[in-house]
Amino acid sequence: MRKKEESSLVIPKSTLSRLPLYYSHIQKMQQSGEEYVSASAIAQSLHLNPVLVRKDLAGVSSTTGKPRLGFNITVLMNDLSNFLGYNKIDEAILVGVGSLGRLLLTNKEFSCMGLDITVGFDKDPDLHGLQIGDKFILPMEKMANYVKRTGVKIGIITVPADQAQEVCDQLVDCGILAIWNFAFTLLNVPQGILVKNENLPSSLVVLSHQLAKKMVKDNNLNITKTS
Amino acid sequence: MRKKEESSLVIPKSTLSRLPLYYSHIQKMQQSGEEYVSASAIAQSLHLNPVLVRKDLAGVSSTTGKPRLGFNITVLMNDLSNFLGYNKIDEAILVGVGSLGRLLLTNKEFSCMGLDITVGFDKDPDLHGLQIGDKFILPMEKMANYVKRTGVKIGIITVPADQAQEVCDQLVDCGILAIWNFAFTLLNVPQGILVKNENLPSSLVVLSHQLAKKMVKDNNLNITKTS
DNA sequence: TAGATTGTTAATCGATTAACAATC
DNA sequence: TAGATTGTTAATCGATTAACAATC
Repeated sequence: MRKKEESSLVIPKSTLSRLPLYYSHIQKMQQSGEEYVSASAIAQSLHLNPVLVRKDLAGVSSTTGKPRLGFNITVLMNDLSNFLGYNKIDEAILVGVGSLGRLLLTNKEFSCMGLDITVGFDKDPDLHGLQIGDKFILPMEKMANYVKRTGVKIGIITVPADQAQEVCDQLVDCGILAIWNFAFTLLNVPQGILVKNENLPSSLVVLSHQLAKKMVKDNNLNITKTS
Repeated sequence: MRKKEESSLVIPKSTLSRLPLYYSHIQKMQQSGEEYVSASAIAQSLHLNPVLVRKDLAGVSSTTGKPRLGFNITVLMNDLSNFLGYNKIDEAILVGVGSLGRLLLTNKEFSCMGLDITVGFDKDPDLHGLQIGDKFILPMEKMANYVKRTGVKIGIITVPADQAQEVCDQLVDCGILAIWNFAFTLLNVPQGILVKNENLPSSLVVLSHQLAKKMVKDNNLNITKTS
C-alpha cells in the first residue's frame, strides 16, 4: 500500500451518484450497531465491484481504511455527509404546483439530504397563498424578488413540457444558476447555467427494450434446449 | 459513403435514452409541416454532436438519409415509433398508490409512449375498489392471479423504501420480469430480473455538487480578475 | 458543378475492472 | 504468521468525437 498523496482532486459524476447509496447503506449498518465497515462488504451488498467502491471511498474519506477492518463507520458517515452537503441545507424553489410539484414539496426525504424546497410558485391564482405542508404557494410575479432576497440558486421545474422553456427563462432571469428539470423537453439555457434533466420516458424505453431483448434471447434458448 | 451493411445490430443504452428526445423533437417539426429533417439540424437543436445523432439514427432508420436533404420525416417517425415500441402497448402494474403512484397512474404521456399501467395495487383496504382516473386499485392478494391471467411483465414500485424489497419479492414471485423502482433503495433480485432504478437523491447530489464546484470556480475567477 | 450532408473508420476520452504490492 | 483488506498502476471496455471519402 502506497502513501496517500494529493490525488483524487476530481470526483467523477458516476462516483457522485453512488455516494448517496453508500450513505444510506452505511447508515443502516450504523443503526444495527456496527463499528467498522469494509469497502468489500459494501460492494457485496450493493452488487458493485469492490475496487470501484474502494476508489469512490478513497476520494471522499478523510481517513485511510484499515486493512482487515475497513473504515470506522462514524468517521465515514461524517465524511460522506460533509461531502454530500447533507449538513448544510441548500435551498431551492419550485415552479409548477401540480401533482408532481406537490409531491416534491412534501417529500421529507429531500430535507434529510440537505435540500430544502422553501416555496412553490404557480400561475394559477386559486393556489396563491395556500400551503402545501408548511410551504407557501406564491404567484409567479413574486419570484424575481424572492430569489433576489433569499439568494437561492436552485430552481425545480415541474410544469408541463410546453411551458417549461418559458419558466426556465424566467428562472434564469431571476438569477437561478442550476435547474432540475422534470418536464420532458430540452431546455435552452445560457452558457454557465446547469441543467439536470429527470427523464422518465428515456428510462422507460431503456427498461422495456432490455426486457424485449431478454425475452427474445430466453425464447431462443428454450428453442435450442427443446430441439 | 459506403454501402449499408448488416451493421448496428446492437443499440447501446445511451442511444436508447436519446431516441425519445429525437422522437418528440421530430414530432414537433412534423406538426409544423416540415417534410425532411437532417441529423445535423437535430443535433443543433438538441445541443448534441452531429455524428452522434447520425449514428443513432443510422441504427434505427429503415432508410438511409439523403445527402443535402436528410431523412423523410414521416418515414423516420414511423421507424422511431416502431423501434421504441410506441405502437404496441406494453402493459405494466403498479404497487403503492401514494402520491407518486397516483401521479404515474394518471399520467397520460406514458400511454402515448406505449406503456399502459393497467392497475394499481396497495395494501391499504380503504383504497381497494377505488378508481384513479380509469384505473382500479386492488388488494395485494389479487396480484399473483392478475399477473398470471394477463401475462403482464413490467412492475412499477412506488412504495416507501422500507417496503420496497418485500414488494419486489412479491412481484418476482408473481412472474414479473422487469421492475421500475422509484423507492430509494437497492433491490435484491434473482439473476435475470431487470431493474431500473429511478434515483432522485443521486440526481440531486450530482446537480448540487456541480453547482458548488461552479460557484467556487466563478469566485476564483473574480478574485483573480479583481486582484 | 459546389456544397451540404451522409455513413464509416480511427482516435480520444472517461469509467470500470484486473493485477499487485503494502499493511495490519 | 496468514489472510483479509487496503490503495495504486495498468489494462480493458464503452461511448463520444474527429477525420474523411462518398453522394445527391
